Amino acid sequence: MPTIRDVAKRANVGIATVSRVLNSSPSVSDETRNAVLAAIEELDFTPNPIARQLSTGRTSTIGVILPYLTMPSYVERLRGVQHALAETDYHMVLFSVGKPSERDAYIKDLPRNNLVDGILIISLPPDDSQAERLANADIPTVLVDAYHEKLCCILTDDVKGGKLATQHLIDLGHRRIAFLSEPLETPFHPSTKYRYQGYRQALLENDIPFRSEYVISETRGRFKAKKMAKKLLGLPEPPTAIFAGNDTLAIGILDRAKDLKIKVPKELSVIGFDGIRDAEYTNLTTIDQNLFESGVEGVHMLLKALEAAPSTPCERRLSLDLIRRKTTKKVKV
Amino acid sequence: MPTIRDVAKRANVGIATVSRVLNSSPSVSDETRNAVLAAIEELDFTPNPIARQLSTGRTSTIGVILPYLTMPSYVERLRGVQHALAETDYHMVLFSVGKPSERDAYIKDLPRNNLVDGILIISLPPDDSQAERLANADIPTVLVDAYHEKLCCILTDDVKGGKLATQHLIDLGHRRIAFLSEPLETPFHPSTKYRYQGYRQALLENDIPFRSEYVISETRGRFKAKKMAKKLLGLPEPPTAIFAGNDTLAIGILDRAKDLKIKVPKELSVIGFDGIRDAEYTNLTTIDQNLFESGVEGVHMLLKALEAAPSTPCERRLSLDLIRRKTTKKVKV
DNA sequence: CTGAAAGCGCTAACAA
DNA sequence: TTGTTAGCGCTTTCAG
Repeated sequence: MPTIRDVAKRANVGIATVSRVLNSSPSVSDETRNAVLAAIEELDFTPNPIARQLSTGRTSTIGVILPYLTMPSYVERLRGVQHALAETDYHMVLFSVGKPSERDAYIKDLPRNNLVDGILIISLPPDDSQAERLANADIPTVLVDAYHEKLCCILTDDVKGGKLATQHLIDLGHRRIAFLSEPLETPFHPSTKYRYQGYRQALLENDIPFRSEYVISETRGRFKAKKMAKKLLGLPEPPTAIFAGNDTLAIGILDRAKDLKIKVPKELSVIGFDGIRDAEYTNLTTIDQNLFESGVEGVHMLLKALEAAPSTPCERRLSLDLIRRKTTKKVKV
Repeated sequence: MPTIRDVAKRANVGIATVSRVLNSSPSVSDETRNAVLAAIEELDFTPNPIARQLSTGRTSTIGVILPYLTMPSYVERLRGVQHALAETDYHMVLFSVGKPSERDAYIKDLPRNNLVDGILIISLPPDDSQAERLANADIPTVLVDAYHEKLCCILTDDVKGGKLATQHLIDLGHRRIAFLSEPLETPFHPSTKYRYQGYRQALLENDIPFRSEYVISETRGRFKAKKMAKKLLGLPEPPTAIFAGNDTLAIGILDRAKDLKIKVPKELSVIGFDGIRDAEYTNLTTIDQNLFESGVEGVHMLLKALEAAPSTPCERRLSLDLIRRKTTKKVKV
């Protein structure tokens, strides 16, 4: 591999000059520049980014910490990140975390080891001490789909979303509204809990009594949702509408309803949450939280912070859109 | 940020000694080691990986080139890669390609710029000159789901898979078998074309005349598949079975069949290809090509090549498994 | 406009 | 077992 020195020799210039043309410095005469360019061409030279990194202290890399790609929502967010990053010179290093210890290790090490210029953390809220560390690190961090007062973040208001979904069902005349979700307490992201809170609030505000038998929250994945839906639907007084903690679960409910020959939305309304692609396919009414956009915005915010560290944590709230499709309907009186 | 020099000073040793304990060299006395360790602890020192990279020439990073994560199969492969990499010290840099020019740029630059120790290319077959370059580069490359004689690869035999799928339908007594797929000629991966070849071969071997009206191959995505299925199913003599080029399309066909009240598998058999998770959910009979495993194996092969460059391109064929579920059935005579 | 030289923080001979 | 020193390939003063 040729180095900058080989090029310099070949072009009969100093290595600083080669460096200058490499970095398109204006203070190089056209003649010299051309000579250098020619030498580069002839030698098929490519600058070594590692050496440059050591010298400048910048890596042109951003680190993305996110949960294993087991949920469509993570993938969709990542896609947004990648899309936004593609227009820049930054590379992206992926750190997937499967268990809390991995998350902690990444959050601890990444800011200190000069491997990346900036950090994007997706759907993994840091605790106070971690946030403190991140805030004081000399490389910027942006949280996507997670909140901490000390850090910049792209937010989704899950409580509001939960209310929105529930209110939609209420507006359609439903009173027997069930909530089916993943476990409320998770090692990672608490969004399910917030959505549940939104559900409770909406009931409260509409004077609809809460019924614990209408809540099942130990449901992971579509299959499990299908099973749990049976339980809900087999109740002596079954719900007329179900708010699912995410789209995947909602689709599981749809599956079960079909099996039981319960017509959706005629006999049962179902609303999801997320706005993943499958929701489109299945014509699922849902709360679209603009997943792709969250990734894009996260990158934009990080790039901004990279240019000039914000004096105070910035915050951007993504909109939540109720997408009415074919799985919710006015309840027959 | 403290450097190795600060640590050396603090511990009253030379920097080489610090380097030695950092790299757990055996030739350091326990006493010295402890002193150094203490200094490291006190200063909260972390070695700078970039400096190490420049010095050693190794980056502990592997580059993954793959198409935008638009298809579940890519995601599943990536998951396998990430899973296998998690057990190593390697990081992973993602290079997503959306158009051929990006692919070409990555394949051209990545091997030369010392950014990564090894390259994994997923579902993007290089052309001859690119393969030549890659083979001669001093960092190893492994192809996953793509073949080139000059390179190591993890392979799926799409022709065989196509035959397998078609033969399954034939074995069930079907004679009017349609093929619905994405475009046969794509800028990227030719797997669809091979599956189609398998389809043709199976027909041929079973003396079943080929009917061009049974082939639709311009279908991208589930929605489009739904539309195209209508065309197929509306034929004067509609097929009794459809082989879909991938699971997503198959699921689109299932959607349409439901709309048209065509009972699957009673009145129509549908088989997919890939073995994505949605195939499980929808009870789709399919050819499982072990996507996750392909990523895992790709990493293993790359790690092996990283230890000792293979003298000759290695090759591993992944098994293809017919998964009989609920969408194919013996044709009624 | 250009070149020499001093690092960036680490590893790896080579001596001691 | 340990320290000194010479790089790794680049950027960036600082003179000229």
